[in-house]
Amino acid sequence: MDNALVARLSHGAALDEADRTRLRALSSDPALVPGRTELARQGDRPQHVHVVLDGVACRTRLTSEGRRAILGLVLPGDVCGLHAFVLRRMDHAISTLSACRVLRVPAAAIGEVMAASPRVARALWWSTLVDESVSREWLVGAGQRRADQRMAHLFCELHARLRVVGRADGTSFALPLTQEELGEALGLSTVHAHRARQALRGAGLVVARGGTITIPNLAALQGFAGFEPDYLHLDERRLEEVG
Amino acid sequence: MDNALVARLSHGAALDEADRTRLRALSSDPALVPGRTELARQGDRPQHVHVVLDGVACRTRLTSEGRRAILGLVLPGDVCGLHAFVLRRMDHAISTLSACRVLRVPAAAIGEVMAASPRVARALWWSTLVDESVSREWLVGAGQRRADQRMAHLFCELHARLRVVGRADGTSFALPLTQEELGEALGLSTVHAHRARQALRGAGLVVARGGTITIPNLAALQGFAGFEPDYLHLDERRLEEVG
DNA sequence: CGGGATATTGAAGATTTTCAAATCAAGTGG
DNA sequence: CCACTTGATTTGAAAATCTTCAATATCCCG
Repeated sequence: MDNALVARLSHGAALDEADRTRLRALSSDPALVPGRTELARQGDRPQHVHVVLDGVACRTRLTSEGRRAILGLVLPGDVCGLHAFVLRRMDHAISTLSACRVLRVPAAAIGEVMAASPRVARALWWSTLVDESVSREWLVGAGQRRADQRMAHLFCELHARLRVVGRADGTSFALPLTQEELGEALGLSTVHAHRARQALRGAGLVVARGGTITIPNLAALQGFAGFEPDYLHLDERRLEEVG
Repeated sequence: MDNALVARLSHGAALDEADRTRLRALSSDPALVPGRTELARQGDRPQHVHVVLDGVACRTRLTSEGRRAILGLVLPGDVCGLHAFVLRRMDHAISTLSACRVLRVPAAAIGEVMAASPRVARALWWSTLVDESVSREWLVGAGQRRADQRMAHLFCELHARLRVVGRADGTSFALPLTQEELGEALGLSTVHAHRARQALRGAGLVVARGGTITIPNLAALQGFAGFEPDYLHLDERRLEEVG
C-alpha cells in the first residue's frame, strides 16, 4: 500500500508514475501533531495546505452560542485548505481529533505540482469536491435520518473511505472519537449519540470495542443506514479511463 | 443595477469593465423555465453550467426512502455545475422552485471566459466555494439550531444574498416557496416548518404575506437566529484590493 | 493507586413528527 | 357567476425522537 495521499488521489485521476513520485516528494517530513490541536483557525489566511497522512482530524465551526459543530472528518489521504487559495480566509477551523501525521505543504509547492501535472491538479480538485459532496450527504442525513441511522451511515462512510487508503479491512477500522465528538459530528447530544451507538450494538449491526468499530454484516448495516456510496465518487478514475 | 450574474460575481473578485462585458455576453438569450422543473438530473454528465438570473432554484438529493432534501437555494446570480468539470457526474439534481430565467452556458464557453480573464475565473471559483461555505452553515444549523432559529437564520441569509443582487430592499424580499419546500430545505416536516414560521410571526420578527417576507427589525432577527454573515464571504473583493 | 476524563444509565421535559381533519386560494369548466 | 377541483395552509392531538440534568461506573494516564 502506497502512502495515504497517493492512494487516495489515485482514485481521483489516472496518475502516472511521475505523478506519484511528485506526490511522494511532497510527503517527506510530516509533522507529528497531538490530538485536539488546531491546525488552522477560523478567520486565518492560510499559507499552507494540510494533508493528513495518519490519524483523524475534523473541520469545525463554532456557533454564536459557543457550541462546536464538526462539519466533516479528515481521514488519511485527505487534503484541507485548497479552497483558501480563492477564499482568502478560512470559514472553518481544522483540528486534530486523534494524534496525526500531517503534511503542511506551502501554497507555492501546491501551485508547482498542479502546474507540472494537470492530472495531479485534477486529482486535488477532485479531492476537495468530494469533500463537498460528503458534506452535502451529511446535510441530507441531518435533515432526514434518525440518530441510529445517521450513526450507521457514518460508520458505512468511514469504512468505505478508510478502505480506499488501506486503513480498514473488510470488517473493521479504528475510530478514535469520543461519544461527545461523535455527537458533534452527527448533530446529537453526547448522551443520545451514546444511545444511538448502543442501539446499533444491540441490533448486532456494529461491534464497538477499544476504539475499533467492527461491522459483522456490511450489507445489513448499509441497508439500515440507507447508505448509497455514489456520493463518495470513488470510481472517478475508472470513469475517466472509459469516458 | 447590473444583471444578477455580474452583480454577484463583482463581489467575488475585482472585475474590470472588460470582464463585465464578457459576462454580459454570456447572459444573452436566457431560457424561461417554469417552476418545479429539473435543470440537471442526479447522475447526469452535464455539458452545461447553469446560471439563474431570476427566480429561485435549488439543489436536491433524493434519499433511499424516496424523500427529497433541499441542499441549497440557488438565487439570481448563482452559478451551478462548475464542479462537474472535475466530478464528471452530478451528485445532486438542480430543480427550479419558482419560474426562472436561466442561462445554459456550454462548458466550452466557460472555459474560454476563464482562460480570457483570471479575474473572472477567480470569481467563478469564489462563487462555487461560497456555495460550499453556505452548505456548511446549513449543516451547522441542522445540528444545533431549533426549528424557529433555523427558519430565522434562513431568512437572514436570503435577505443578505438577495440584497447583493438587488432582489431585496432593506426589509423585504420575495420568497416563492411552499411550506413543504421550506421544510425540505430546513430538514423539517411541513407542519413543523409552518409552526416555526408562525412562531416568528407571533414574535413580530417576521411578516409573511403573499409570498413576500418582511423583516421589521433585522438586528432583532439576526440576534434571534445567531446569524453571523462571515460565511457568505461577501467582502472578498475588498480583501483582495487590500491584501 | 489516585484523579480526571469518558462512558453509561435513568428519568423528566422539550422538540419534532405523524396523522387526520378543516380551511383557504386559485383556476376551470359549465 | 358559480360549482368544482386541486393544491396549499392551518390547526389539534397523540406519539416518536431527542435533550437535559443528575448520578454512577469505568477507563486510562501519570
